[in-house]
Amino acid sequence: MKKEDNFFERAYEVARRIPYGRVTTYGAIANYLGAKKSARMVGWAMNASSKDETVPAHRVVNRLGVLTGKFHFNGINLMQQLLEEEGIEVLESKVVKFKSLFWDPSSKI
DNA sequence: TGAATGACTTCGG
DNA sequence: CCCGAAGCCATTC
Repeated sequence: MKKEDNFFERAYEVARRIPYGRVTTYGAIANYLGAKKSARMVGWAMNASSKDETVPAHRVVNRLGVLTGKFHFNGINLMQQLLEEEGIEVLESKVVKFKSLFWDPSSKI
């Protein structure tokens, strides 16, 4: 593996750019990368980034604001816990004010 | 090389 | 927003 982690690298960068207390979607990231159809790959990249603590994958959710990847975290509670730590209300594995907390990668911080 | 998998998205009902 | 099915792309075996 590792021809050129460009795809992952970008996904990581975007994830790191997510402001504190904000969240974004896989599709948004994928779109920002130039391939919104590759939203799944973003998730895949996040999976690989799971090892990298510098990548706040917990701030990345699906388009409904659901923590679909919580099961892939160290613990199912960890992802939600981290979000709540940042002041994000999470109910039933979903971001309550997701629409308000949503952050577009193309948008400037 | 081909088939299978996946932390998604979109469309139709 | 719930349900089922199809599509897309990159990685893996």
